[in-house]
Amino acid sequence: MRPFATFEERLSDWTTNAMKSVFGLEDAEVNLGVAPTNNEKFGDYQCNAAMTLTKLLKKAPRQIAQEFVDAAELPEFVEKIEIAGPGFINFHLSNAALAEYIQSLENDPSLGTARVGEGKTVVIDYSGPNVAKPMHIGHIRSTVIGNAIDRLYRFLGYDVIADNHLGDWGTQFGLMMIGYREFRDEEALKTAPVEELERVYVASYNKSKDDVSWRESAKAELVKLQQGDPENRALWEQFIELSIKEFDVIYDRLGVKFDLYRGESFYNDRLPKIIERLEAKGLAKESEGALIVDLEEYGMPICIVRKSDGGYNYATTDLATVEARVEEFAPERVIYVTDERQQLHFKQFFKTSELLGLNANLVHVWFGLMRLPEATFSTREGNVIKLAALLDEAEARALEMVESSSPDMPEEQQKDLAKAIGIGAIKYTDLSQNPQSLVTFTWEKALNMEGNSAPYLQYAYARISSVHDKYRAQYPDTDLNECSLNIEHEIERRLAIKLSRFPAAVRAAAENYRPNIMADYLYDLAQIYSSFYQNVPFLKAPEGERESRIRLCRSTAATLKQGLELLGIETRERI
RNA sequence: GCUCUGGUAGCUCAGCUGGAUAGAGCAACGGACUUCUAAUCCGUAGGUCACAGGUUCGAAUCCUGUCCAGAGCGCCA
Repeated sequence: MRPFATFEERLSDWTTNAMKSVFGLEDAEVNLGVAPTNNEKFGDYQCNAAMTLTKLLKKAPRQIAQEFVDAAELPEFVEKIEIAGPGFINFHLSNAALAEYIQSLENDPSLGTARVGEGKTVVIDYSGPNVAKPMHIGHIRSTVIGNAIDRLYRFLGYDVIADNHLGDWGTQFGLMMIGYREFRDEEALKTAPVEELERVYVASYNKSKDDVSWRESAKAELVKLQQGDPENRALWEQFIELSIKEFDVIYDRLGVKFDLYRGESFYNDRLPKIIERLEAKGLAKESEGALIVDLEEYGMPICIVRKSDGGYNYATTDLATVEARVEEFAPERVIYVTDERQQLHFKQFFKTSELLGLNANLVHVWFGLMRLPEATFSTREGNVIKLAALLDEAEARALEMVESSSPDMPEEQQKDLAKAIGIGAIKYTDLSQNPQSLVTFTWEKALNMEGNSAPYLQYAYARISSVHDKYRAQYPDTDLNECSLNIEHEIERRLAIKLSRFPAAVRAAAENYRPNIMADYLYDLAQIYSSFYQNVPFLKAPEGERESRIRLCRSTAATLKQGLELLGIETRERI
């Protein structure tokens, strides 16, 4: 159970109520709560209400602050209150309250985080690679960011349904079918099936460019597939099976698990009905032979829901998917994680969904496209880097480091460690920056293992584990839970304050769909810990102080481990 | 042309729902391994937060315009 509300929550409640009663503000729509200070010398939390209330109360900010301080009775966890600058009200928490809070977290698996999602379902749609194409480095962001959001929401108590909306339907399958029959290499199909399928597709596509009859037969095969021709259907199913099998290898390496693999094709049967609903609502109309939804009055271009050849497209499938998800899961929200190019599409389809009355809270989380330093990469340019190759390289580089720094470690353990470090480094690179910024891929950056990187965090964790184990070996009979946790040294205080802010980091990361908030938090925490580690003794400290510090270390380890887990990054006790 | 993003230290990036002196990492320079794991720590140096206006007690953060870069804009997904 969560033992306490966080200090920020308690203090905000307190200042809000106290402000209201001191100044008789009942329904004032101003923020009267507190925020963390950005500099320790200003205390731990600050309230800026005195400045914002100047107009309303027609008094000088410092006067407001002074009146407030004079009238209010401090909560017991606040040691000191000060007025500073133009009218900031700064709060210093008492060390005793801080110590008590940290101790209470030791029995709380959620580390003080409120389970705000309890009883709510959220569908997260991410990764979504295309069948018959190998995953390349462009797929890593949706997968890794989507998975972190998935983990964050689960941690908040939401019932998460992670759905991998595979691109398993579309015009490319006509070319695939005939290409497969003509160009396939059985040997290659056995060793690297999806790569071979892609090669087949590219060959078929190239041939279609100046071969009319090839194009015609591709179209005919597609129609056969769509009409349920058993032979084409079986082939198509085989493509999907092979692809999923290979994707799963990657997902397994990345520690990503989906609850559902429902490709676009899953919703095929619903498409005609969606069109009917659109027509019944008077939303769809004919234009140049196609059926469209006119979104001009919402400032958007038209949205095609049925092509002039009678086929359906992306928007239609997405509407049907929402309809199905609402019926089956009644989600509180549906989160889509894709790259930036699809922003307009999602805006259009969200609006159409709303007009249609599908009654779903839809969120598009988009991230910047990954580029190479020279150019955008693309299959046609032939400059793609396969995801599997990236992961291999990461593990290989990590293994080199492990071998040189821990030559005595058994080989199996070295490999296991290299996997955790290599994959962690890759993930962290993506998760530690704002998803919406442009990303230029460089090996150096992707595999960074120093400074602000996953290995830095993993290293901090391993050092704590090591200290803790040494403590246990030296003092096997001491029950740490019987020893008091005291906060005395300044660095201990900084660490404790940081630990107490874990729940805020989780909430902010989840609510803003920004795992980098969590990554930032963990990096800060690890930095404070590293400084702590380097500057004060633990095992050599006098009794009492020693036990207290070990307990603080233990809490730090628990927080680091949990936080990294929320990012999908593994920890090891030894590095 | 229209729409959406971004522009912060030499490089890569945080910070952006307005708060006090703009932060990290890398690179550079100087220090710390007989001591709990140096993948670390301590320090020095590095900035017109693209530019110009505006809003306000207060702007890197909000608004407008300009410049630069990326993406999207009817039958791909």
